[in-house]
Amino acid sequence: MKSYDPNKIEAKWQKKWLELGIYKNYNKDKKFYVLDMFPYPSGAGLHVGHPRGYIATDIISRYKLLQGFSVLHPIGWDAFGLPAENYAIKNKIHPKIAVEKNIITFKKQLKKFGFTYDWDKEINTTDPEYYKWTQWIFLKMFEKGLAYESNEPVNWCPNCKTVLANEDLEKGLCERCKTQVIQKKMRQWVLKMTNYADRLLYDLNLKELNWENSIIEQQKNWIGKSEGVQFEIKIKNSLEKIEVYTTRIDTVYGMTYAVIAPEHPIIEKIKKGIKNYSEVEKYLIQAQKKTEFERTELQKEKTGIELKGIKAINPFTEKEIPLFVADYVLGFYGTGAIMAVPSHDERDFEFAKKYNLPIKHVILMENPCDSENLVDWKQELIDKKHWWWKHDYCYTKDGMLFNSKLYSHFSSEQARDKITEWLEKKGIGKRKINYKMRDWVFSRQRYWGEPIPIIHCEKCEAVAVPENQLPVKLPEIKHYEPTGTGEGPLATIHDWVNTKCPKCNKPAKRETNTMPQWAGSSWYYLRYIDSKNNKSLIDKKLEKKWMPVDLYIGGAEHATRHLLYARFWHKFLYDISVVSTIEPFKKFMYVGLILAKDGQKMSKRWNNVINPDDVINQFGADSTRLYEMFMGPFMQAISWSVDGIKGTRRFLDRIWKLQKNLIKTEEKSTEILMHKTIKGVTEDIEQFKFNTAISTMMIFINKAEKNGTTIANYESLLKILSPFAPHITEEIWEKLGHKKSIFLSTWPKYNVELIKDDKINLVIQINGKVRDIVIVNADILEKDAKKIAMKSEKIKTYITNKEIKKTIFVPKKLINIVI
RNA sequence: GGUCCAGUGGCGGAAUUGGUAUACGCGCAACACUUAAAAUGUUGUGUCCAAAAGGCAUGUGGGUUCAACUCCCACCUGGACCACCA
Repeated sequence: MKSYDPNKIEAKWQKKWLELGIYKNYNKDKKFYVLDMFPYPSGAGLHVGHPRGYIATDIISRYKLLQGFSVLHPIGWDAFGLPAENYAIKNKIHPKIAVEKNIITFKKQLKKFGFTYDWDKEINTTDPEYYKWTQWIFLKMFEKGLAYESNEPVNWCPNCKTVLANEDLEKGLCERCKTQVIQKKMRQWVLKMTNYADRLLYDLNLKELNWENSIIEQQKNWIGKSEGVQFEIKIKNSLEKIEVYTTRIDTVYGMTYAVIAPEHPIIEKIKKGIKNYSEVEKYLIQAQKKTEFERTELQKEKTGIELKGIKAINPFTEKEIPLFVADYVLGFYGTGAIMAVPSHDERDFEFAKKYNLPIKHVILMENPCDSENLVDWKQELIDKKHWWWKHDYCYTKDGMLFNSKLYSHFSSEQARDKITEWLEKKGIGKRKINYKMRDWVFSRQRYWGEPIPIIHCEKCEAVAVPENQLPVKLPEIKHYEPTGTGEGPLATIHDWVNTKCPKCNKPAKRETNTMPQWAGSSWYYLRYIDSKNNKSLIDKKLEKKWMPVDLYIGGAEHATRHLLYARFWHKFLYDISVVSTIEPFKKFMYVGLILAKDGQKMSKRWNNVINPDDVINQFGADSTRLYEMFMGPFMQAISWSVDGIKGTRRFLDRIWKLQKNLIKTEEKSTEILMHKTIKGVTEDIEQFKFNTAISTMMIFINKAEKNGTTIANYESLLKILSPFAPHITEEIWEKLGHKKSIFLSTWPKYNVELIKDDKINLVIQINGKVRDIVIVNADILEKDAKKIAMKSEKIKTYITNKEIKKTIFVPKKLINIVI
């Protein structure tokens, strides 16, 4: 027998599988759609971390295939966007050429793993035939009023020279280049994602949605629903009023001042009444210059300025309170104005301390109604039990109201209801729901993206490009560097920009901004299903057949961006009847990062990148696949180690050698172990516990190597190993005389009767400590177990002359004697 | 600062409706094979003790229990996400 030579057999089977197309049986009764987050073909190529998720989906694909499913397992390229463009600029290659080159590298690398991808379904977001439909979705949104032009201040990255969405920021820095982002008023396209906020939140609770909890929590936090009250505060001697938003209306009697954001429009209206306007103006200019990062830096002291000569009226007490402008109030959230309650809000507290503003307590830490001295409540009890209330102390939790006129004695919860009712009755306030999530800023002033299919006409304003003119192709261009003017580089191509208005036929200009990187990936899972369709986005029958995606695997870092955007688009497509499911991804699993040996992220910068090609050349694809799954729990980040992979290679060597150790009749225990192994591996795959699935098979080979095993068991072993190590198992399968691929066979079943243990190790404990272990029948009764325990020599030494208080018997497990 | 998750041998890790802690792999040591090495195989490998018997060990300190890696409380350390969202 020749020794195991992975390089030879892997190339052979990769070629054969492609020729035979064994994965492409799409007509079975049961379907399974398994999806990888498609890669971004960067210039660096793949490192060993990328394939971890792909290996898992490949294991699931082959496993489902063996269980008789039609499996859709596609791959494609998410190739628009800043990294590709920056790489191209740096290396002075056109992004299109760079992307094409990178895709070739990526493909070559991926193919070495022997994945089940159906390459006929390959897609590329930069292909006009693909982005035609990305543009089409945008136009549908435009048609429904969900895509609109806005002039609000937006995040501008001075380095990338483009606007960014909220989701593209990392602590106020540009997620790509870590430059501080500034706020800039610019015309831009925005998608009304907030219209879907409630559904995006609510549907996360669907039973059918089987997502990792931490991802669901992250999305919920990002959407950030808060239920509160919005009410108006009058300005003294003026018809103007400001609307404030609060979730703690129960603390309203503690309001000692009010604050508006620097960008609040009322400042302009009451300008004349502000006595210190020149100083206020200075502050406004200063605040505007601050980056969002500085503004939200928590450690930074709060700043603000009082609008002298202006007084606000607390509608509850009718008392005058000062009004401040301060940039700790955010213009974009709620109403851009707040009631300030320093006694029960930490930010207001900090501000009040700095500017010496009164602090009035209205919430008690605990409910004195619970105490017996209900009658004596009021001052005495407060003084005694709640010494803090006169002092500088900020209590932010719910409690019981006092100092709140007729609402005193109420709990925070009751008070919120009652006070809101009062506001509603008076017509000066109402319940209001706010979200942290903002609308999606959708235009980029860059070249390498889908052109936004809009034509600007002086008379007709923004007009949709007619559907039959899609795609609006991205024109060839000499200089694709960003301009920094707010227009995209496309603005320089006059032939392209100047066109006619589709409505009135007069001269008009094309939109020169492009779509963000996340556009193409927001619906790509649909295109795989019907990748060649040029009449519609997707055929209805095919959509019904394959959707939803049964399993989606990718990085956890996409929890609040890609996954949110894709769900948003999917719900829109549902509303316009393009898709039939309300959620796109039934199950989502995230894959843990593979770190370099030093515990850092793999990056060219640290010079610690491991290229999978090298690993495969040395150990083979099967060993590499096996090791990436064996190294630790799937969702956990883990460091790469060369030593570990030696172990999985040895394991495959032993699988190979077992061919010559096949026997006619084997010990019963080997057969039983085989069935236990099948059970273990099946259950572990279902639960994504690939590491223990592999160790289960290792346990079997340890025994089979010693005692020998039958060909029937060996074939079962090959089958359950085949999703993990497809090449070696296929090769041995062929050597054993099979004419058809192992992946056209069926997943082995285990015999439930056989794996029932009739003998067990009964643990005998004294006071919970293991003192002896005896082999007994599995169905042993308590009284018999006790007898056996008492007979044990080891136990005797412990119980002689001791009183036995009680014994605890756990069937099939142990007996514990308490003395 | 908030939320969530984690902490087990020399290393990666296994075990949770509470019931034999350290499976499996790596590494290490001894032996076999070899002129030798690599590869392979066999045996051993938590810690204390020369060994046995036994004691002690799942970040730290408490608690619940016949029994705690698993549940509860407090703390320490590390990671992820969010971060003035009223």
